[in-house]
Amino acid sequence: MAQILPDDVPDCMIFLLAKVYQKAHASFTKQLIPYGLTNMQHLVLESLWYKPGMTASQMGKFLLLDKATLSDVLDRMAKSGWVEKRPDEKDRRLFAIYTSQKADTLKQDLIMERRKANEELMKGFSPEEKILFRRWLMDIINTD
Amino acid sequence: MAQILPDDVPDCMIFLLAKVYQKAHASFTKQLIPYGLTNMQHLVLESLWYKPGMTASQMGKFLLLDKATLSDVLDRMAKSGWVEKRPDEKDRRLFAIYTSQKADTLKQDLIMERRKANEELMKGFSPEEKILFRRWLMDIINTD
DNA sequence: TTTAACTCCTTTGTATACGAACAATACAGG
DNA sequence: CCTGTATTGTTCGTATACAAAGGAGTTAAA
Repeated sequence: MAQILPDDVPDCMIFLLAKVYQKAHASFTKQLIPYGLTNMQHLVLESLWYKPGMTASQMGKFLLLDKATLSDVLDRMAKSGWVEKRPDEKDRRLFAIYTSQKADTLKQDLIMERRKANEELMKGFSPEEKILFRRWLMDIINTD
Repeated sequence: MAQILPDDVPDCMIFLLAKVYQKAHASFTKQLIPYGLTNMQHLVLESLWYKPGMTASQMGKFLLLDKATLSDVLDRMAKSGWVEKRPDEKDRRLFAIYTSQKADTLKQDLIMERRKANEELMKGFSPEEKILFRRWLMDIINTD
């Protein structure tokens, strides 16, 4: 995991952001191996604990993810028993998505793993720096 | 491109970093469509203008990318005429990679597009904030 | 009420990403 | 010189990502 940038780093924020995300993603992915979950699957579970019964479309808006991406992810998660897709009785286009019991049993552990991953990632930052960094990230996302 | 985070953002830096990168990546990708290049292919070209004749292995270390990823990318770029793979005479395992004339002709334009993308992404930041933000990103990448 | 427009989810196609296994090659120690 | 080990690039398998198109279902407008 020890990524070392060359001395002459490309002067490109897009590249740096890619590498920061790459590092965070890789680290959390490894943390989740014992659970048999991917980063994305963990994200889906947390979103469902926060808002149970979302449709794929709602989840896409909540997590800013393409519906095609989510379709695959949810399909795999349904097959591997992490979520359940219940058809809506009124509108037959919709599926309400719920976490499985298997997922709920691990809820506290999985939330704790995320906390740990975040602390690890930001361990060099003071509390004030963390807040400012977080706000900057949100500013970039919400600009325009 | 107008990504709007829900009011109740998940409290997860990994998620925020993913979304910031997603936005930067999507925006630059659109900028490059007229050239018929992807973000990754643009990155490869810039790395080669900086260090011509790198092998795939060296480029992987420079850009922090898996050799399997680069193998595919370079293969596509060779087929579409952006780069050229010249076999090393001394060590037959190696290929020195060079930009094509077609790429070199567009060099100034392509570098300008990156500059524009970076300015656009960071337009809400003061010069001092840009420097600090950049340093924080590099700190995260190099920590551990 | 019938059709046009819209929405939801899936499928297809392309491009990353990366671990793991592989074949070809190079090199080091004996 | 020869064999064990390391390196390079490719291939395979899996998982994102997303645009575009398609099929089924719903709603709104005439």
